[in-house]
Amino acid sequence: MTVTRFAPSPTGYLHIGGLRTALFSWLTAQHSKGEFLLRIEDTDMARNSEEAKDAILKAFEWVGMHHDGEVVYQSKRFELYKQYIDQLLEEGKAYKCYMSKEELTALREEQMAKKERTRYDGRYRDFTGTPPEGVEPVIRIKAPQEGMISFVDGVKGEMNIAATEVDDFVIARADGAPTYNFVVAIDDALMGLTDVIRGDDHLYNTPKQIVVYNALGFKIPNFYHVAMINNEQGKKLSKRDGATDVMEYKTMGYLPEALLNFLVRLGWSHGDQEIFSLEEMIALFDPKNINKSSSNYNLDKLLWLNAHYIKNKPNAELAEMLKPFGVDIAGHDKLEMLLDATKERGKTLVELADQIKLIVTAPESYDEKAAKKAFKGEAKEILTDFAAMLKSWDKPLHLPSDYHEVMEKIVAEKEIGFGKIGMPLRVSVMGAMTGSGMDEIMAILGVDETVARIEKAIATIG
RNA sequence: GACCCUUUCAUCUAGUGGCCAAGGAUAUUACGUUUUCAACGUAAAAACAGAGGUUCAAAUCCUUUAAGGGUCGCCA
Repeated sequence: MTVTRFAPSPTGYLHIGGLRTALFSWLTAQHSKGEFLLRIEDTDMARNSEEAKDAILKAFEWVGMHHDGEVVYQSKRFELYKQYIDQLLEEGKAYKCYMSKEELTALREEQMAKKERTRYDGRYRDFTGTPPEGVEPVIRIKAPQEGMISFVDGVKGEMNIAATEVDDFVIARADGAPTYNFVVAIDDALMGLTDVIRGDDHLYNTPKQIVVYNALGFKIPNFYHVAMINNEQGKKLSKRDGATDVMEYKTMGYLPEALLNFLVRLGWSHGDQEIFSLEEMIALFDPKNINKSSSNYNLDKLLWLNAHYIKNKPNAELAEMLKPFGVDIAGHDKLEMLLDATKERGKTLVELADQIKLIVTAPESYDEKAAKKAFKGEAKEILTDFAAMLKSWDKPLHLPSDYHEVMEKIVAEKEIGFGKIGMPLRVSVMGAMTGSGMDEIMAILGVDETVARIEKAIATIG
């Protein structure tokens, strides 16, 4: 069975790049009806926070990516890691290193000066003498000293790293706490991971983790290293490039399905297809098709996708989703009409909410430019006649088409173009020159409200 | 500095030696539709990083240059 995971460290919110990596992992698991596990990497007690962990979980909930099983916390597994450290020590596969931090720094500076890659020199690897006073040792693992550490990366291809590039790295700090590369390898193995999909900033951790796998006799999983997402200029994505926190997309009025559709196409594709439902993603996704190159983040396409998903969202659901944006129309008797008239001109829920407010609330003032243009000439007279016509209309006025008949009548009677009535009417009712079709708007408001707004406007024309 | 990865329109991408004088999508521009704004429709413009090879044939294979990114912690 395929088992994948997402393993964030709880030091901040869930990043948009992290969500894509998680999505790829989640899709891989769903595709083969496997499991997607969640592990919190909180071995660095100083930097963890409970809030960060909750924020990450909340973001997953919002996008609807559910993990299988219990969340695994590394901080609760220290005993387990300790056992493996002792085992390696006993087997002579790891050793205590008494090098002080000062000595280490000095060594690095020396190597830098010689323009070498900095690495631990293995001075305590075969140490049998008496340890120096006052130094709490760290535990280092014995990495191979010659040959290649090779693995096949599902994205990058075959990787061969010279053993000399990997030093005897620390697996337990002086205070006994295990380090990242050590615990990751153990947890991935123990949790039964078959496919590890992660950011390619971890590419160089892989040979280190393979050293651990080998020392402990664990089976090595498949690795997929996904290239980073950069900003539009190709630089590392930072806060100034816009929203990086996943939850910000919620407050900006994006639909989770739009965000996921956007992210899945960053570094992955299926021919010319752009729109993917969750089901299609699951059916079609294969991590082997992940692109090697990094991609640049650009909001335009997300906006387009969001508009698409808003347009196709059932109105009842949309009404619920609009509540946090200050629009409560769930009980509105013309709900369907109202949303049908507005949902095509809102790229985000924020914009859609604005459109709805424009209709639902009577204008307090009229856009100056629009009023100047629309309320001139015979506009007052036309509006007066139109209001009268609405009041005395002898057929019921319910549908947009009913109101359209009234429009047609006044246009015919007065021998004017639609613009002569359309523009002043629009400004009277909406306060501005833009928005949905007048027929629909009047049908939503009803005769009384429409007439009231027209009469109020007439009064201001003077 | 060392090691590793990457490079097709402004952006996401298709492309696995001949179907490519490079396709799709977004964004842009024009036109159409319309009582306005959108939406929609049609069209235009827009790319194989550079240089050398290999081959009958190269975006695709090789070499090299350049640019960008990553890693070099008792962080994760």
